[in-house]
Amino acid sequence: MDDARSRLIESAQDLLWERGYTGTSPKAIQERAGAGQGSMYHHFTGKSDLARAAIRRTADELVPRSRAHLDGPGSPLARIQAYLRAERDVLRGCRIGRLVQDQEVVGDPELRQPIDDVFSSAIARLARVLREGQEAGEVRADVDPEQVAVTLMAVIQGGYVLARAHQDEARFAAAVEGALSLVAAVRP
Amino acid sequence: MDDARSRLIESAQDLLWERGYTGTSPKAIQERAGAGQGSMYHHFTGKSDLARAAIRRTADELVPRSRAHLDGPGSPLARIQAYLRAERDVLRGCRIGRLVQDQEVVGDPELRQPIDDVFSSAIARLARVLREGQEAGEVRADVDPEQVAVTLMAVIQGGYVLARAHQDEARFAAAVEGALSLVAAVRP
DNA sequence: GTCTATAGGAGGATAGAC
DNA sequence: GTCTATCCTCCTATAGAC
Repeated sequence: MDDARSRLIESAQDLLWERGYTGTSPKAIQERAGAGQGSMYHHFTGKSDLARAAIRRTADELVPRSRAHLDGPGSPLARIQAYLRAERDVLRGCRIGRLVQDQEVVGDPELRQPIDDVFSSAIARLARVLREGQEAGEVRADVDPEQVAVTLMAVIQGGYVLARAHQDEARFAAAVEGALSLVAAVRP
Repeated sequence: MDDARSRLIESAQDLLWERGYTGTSPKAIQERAGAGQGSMYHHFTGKSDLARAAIRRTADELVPRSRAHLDGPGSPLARIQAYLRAERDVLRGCRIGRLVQDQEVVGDPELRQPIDDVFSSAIARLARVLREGQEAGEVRADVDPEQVAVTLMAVIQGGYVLARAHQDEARFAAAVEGALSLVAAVRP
């Protein structure tokens, strides 16, 4: 689709990623979309309504991505490695994680829910694969898979933060590699 | 000190924590500080100048906090546990980590530097304590302390993100406990 | 040092014509 | 569906009086 409504949503997705909710103005969205005021307020009741659509769309795009790595082929540990090492636009930050800083986003259940869903579904899948890995003897056996799944998701999100602070993707890579080294079963 | 200049900095610290750089207006800072326009523009050249002072002050307050736990008494592993489990205003987020989402902050070296320093100094101390822990047999020996130090810092920052997304401090705790379980040496 | 006045621009939205 | 006009508030800063 490349009608005005879709272009507005896409532009909102980009700008929310770049500047967050507070930093994104209706005007900027319209300009990037090549649409006018009237067009935007015809399709959406206002900024938050458009943001809802944009965040839902971004969430819908991200879930399959983690699914592709974690439910893909390969040994459990290999799938976890693939997910953590997947190519990311590290210095631009996480398009969904960055939004939880905005008061307006966290305060509006309709804006927050899709974000939480992305994390929760990835964590659930990570936990399952970790458990498989334990059964296969690839993953350290004496840890709680549910807990470690949250840890790994946090490493990714925190990796973004540290990389941006340091302005260096290597910080993200270090966080991830450190986590992977900890998850692997101890060599006998 | 409780002169206008200091009150302005304190108010800016609070608002930057709550709303980020973009979401914080000079006017709001002035109101919270009980100071007028003239006062603020007398002491600071503008918003970014005041933000620089506020961020530096916040950074100066946070560094000793990690130092207290990591350079404190106790076994290496106990110190790492103490740092990761330290009381935090989890749902309000990290007062320093939240700022790296702002384009204006990351783009201004004077704003970004103090933030990076907080992380880098904590990571360096974590690495040192991890190494001590390895020598003491408390910490898993087959991992790179420098890398794992970054991982642990990422867990903290990511823990904030996940907790805010889920609106539940337990997410932070799970991330931290998972990390601690991974760091500990495998029981023989 | 602090106050008030002033100012151009952006933010967010509504109204009615086409 | 989209355009233009209009509105009021907030943003950030400057100027000059006190």
